[in-house]
Amino acid sequence: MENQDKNTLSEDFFPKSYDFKINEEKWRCDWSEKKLYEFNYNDKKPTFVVDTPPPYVSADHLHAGHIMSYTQAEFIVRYKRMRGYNVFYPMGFDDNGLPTERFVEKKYKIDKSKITKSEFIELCLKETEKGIETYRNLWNSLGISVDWSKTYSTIAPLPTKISQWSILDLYKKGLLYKKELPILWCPFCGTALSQSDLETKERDSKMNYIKFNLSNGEVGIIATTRPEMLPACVAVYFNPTDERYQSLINGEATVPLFDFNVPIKTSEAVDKEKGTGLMMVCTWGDQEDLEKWRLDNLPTKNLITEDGKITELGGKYQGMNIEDARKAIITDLADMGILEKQESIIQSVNIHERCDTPVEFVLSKQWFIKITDNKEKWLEMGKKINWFPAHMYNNYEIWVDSLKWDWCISRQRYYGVPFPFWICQDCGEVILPDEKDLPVNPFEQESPVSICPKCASKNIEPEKDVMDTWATSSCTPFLLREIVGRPELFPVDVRPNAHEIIRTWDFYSVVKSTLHFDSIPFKNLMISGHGLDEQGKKISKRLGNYTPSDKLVDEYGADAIRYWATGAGLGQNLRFNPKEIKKGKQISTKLWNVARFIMMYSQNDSGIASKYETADKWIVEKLNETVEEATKHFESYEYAKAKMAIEEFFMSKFADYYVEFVKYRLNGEDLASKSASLAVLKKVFVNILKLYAPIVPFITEELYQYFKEDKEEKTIHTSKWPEKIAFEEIDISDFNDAISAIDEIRKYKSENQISLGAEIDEYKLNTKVNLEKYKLLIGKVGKVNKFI
RNA sequence: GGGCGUUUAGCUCAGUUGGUUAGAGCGUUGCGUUCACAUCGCAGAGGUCACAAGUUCGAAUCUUGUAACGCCCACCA
Repeated sequence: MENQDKNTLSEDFFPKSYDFKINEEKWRCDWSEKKLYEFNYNDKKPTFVVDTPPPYVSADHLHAGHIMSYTQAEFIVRYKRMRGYNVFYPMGFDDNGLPTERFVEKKYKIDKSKITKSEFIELCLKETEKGIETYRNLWNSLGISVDWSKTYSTIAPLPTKISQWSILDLYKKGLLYKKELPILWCPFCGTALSQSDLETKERDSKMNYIKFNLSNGEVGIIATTRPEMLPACVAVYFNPTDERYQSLINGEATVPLFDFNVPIKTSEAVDKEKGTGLMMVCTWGDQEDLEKWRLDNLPTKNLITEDGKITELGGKYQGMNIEDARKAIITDLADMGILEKQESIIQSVNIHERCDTPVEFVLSKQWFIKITDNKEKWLEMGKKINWFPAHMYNNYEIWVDSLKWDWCISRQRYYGVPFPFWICQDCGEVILPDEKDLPVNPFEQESPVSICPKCASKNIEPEKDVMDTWATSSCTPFLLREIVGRPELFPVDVRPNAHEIIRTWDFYSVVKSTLHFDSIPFKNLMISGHGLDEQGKKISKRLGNYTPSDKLVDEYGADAIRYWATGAGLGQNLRFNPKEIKKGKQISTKLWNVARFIMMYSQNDSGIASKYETADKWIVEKLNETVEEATKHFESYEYAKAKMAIEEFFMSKFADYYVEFVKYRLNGEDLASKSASLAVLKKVFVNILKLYAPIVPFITEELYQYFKEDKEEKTIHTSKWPEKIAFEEIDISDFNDAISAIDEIRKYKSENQISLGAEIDEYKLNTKVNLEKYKLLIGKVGKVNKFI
């Protein structure tokens, strides 16, 4: 009976299997009660500030990709916390601006003409609340160690104040200006856009060859994909070296269908080989039109309204939308014999990323931040940041090089941070609030002055535009310190985000921190890849190729999913793979069973640990190597490599070998040796738990309670990160020979269909090994009675 | 058109500064369950390291070129 007691654990003390649902919930509550992740104001430890992306609350479609990128960053946060940093890890929500509006419009199928501004804003606020709740629940269930007491949303008073302060500061520094320019415009959303709001999309289109009557009496053919722009034609160009058209110098062309004359000009930029060598310039069909218009002071013809309709300039086509006008004009040109021919082409067009509508250029007065004059500075600042992985800097550099326009930050929308300005309607004077009065809402508050200081007009109105979403979110690096009132927490330590927002969030953050403080916004930038579906396609709401996150957590548990997220190196895309998630559960099970094994024998440990052996020294050495390696990898944000090192040690060295190596001692009569092996088992295992804790925080916390050395310690997650363990001097230089010998015996048994548990009377080893030294170990582990 | 990344076992991926017979997991095949673990253990089979040329005593690793895939940018008269 006594023997049986020894190897039995009561179900109450240590259950036979680990129930992730019960335990994960238990620890979630416990961590929350202990306020484990709250920023500690009084702590003298070095700080570690994480500027995590404030997601759009419109994400009612959270999937494995979101889980992946946030957990990957969180591995590092947990590691840093165990390294003793006073971590500040607040979560924000980007709840203002176009993304939220678009989400609400789609969800409620809103007709913008039939809803008041305040009703609309109310709906946005409501969805914002819901979205925050969804995220919060998911992040909590995943064990993301965010300090929820410091949550911010970009439209709340403090972030609004910081955003408005930023605008005010830039204005005072002369870096913010308002100007009427042909600007990137979304006719569907009815707002100005910036370059970073664009995506390119390929579509089938037609190249139309149109006959123009020329002043030399000939007929010229001009190729265009946009014949609807004809009424806005302001000039025709050819290359000055193009011999075909020399007689047209200083001539004129007659625009067909609309029958007006435009000057013919020359430009080196015209490619003789393209189309017919004749190019029409309209205001404004594309980038080239804009260039010519700017360089040659061409007149402006406004053809497109802010909601994407043809203006009165279009004559009979007035009021049509762009696509319809194009079709109608092509039909009319063909009917009149003016259309020489049509060719099918694949055209790539710039579309607005939020609604896929092709963008137009519309003349409009907008607010801009100066960025195009300063490219060298942006590159210089970008280089000061540590990029993980380093090659992601290339994306940043290419983006900076490609900048064409200053950053347009005003949006003709409702739900966003208002500009802190009032405008004199008579002279255009911009009236600023006092900084100490921020935040202000010019729609609800009176202008600080009732009479324009410049022209004495009383006609003062609030600036009606709101800020672009990136104009507010780019302030987070200097917003975070305001949340805790700690000015020194800038620049922040790490910003983790996916690569598609390098050109927006990251770039604009660099711009703002540079312009305000001549500082980088963050010291380290950790760029994650995308979540892919099982076929390797990007997970997206549109494709619907994902399982909702909450279902994943429910089915597999947080630890298992977090484990899956370690599967791709930094910046690499990661395929969703249920098998990999199951692997995560396997690791949990293995940790649990090893723990059970150790606890069983620990129940009647004599405590007189001495008689350490070679195997003990060996496993401690291997642990030390693993600690060093895992630490190195975590330091460089290589959680995937850290995991591999930890797993190799735990599975292959500890569970497969060491545990087997000590069984005979645990079951033997030598209490000192038994106790020694138990001490090593526990010591090594508690360190394994710590190494795994950043990745699988729940199971490690549960098991830590059994194995922690300091019984006062509340949680593994603020316990000390493993360090090298000093151990007795034992010569183990030939230990690998012993392992090889054991492998040989295992293989022999397997090949001869002998149970591994079966004893062999005699065996002749082929492996060269110091049998004098290792006979006991090899014999006991291999269950061989005698070596011959 | 320019840039970056990827290409290693049926699948998903490791492979450090070039160095013996290229590794893991999954899958597959065989064997094995009273004695921590069947959500298991052990063993085996399986690779011209995308292709070509070069450097070298030696190349998955370095150089050059080619191809496929992915992403970013530009061009789109």
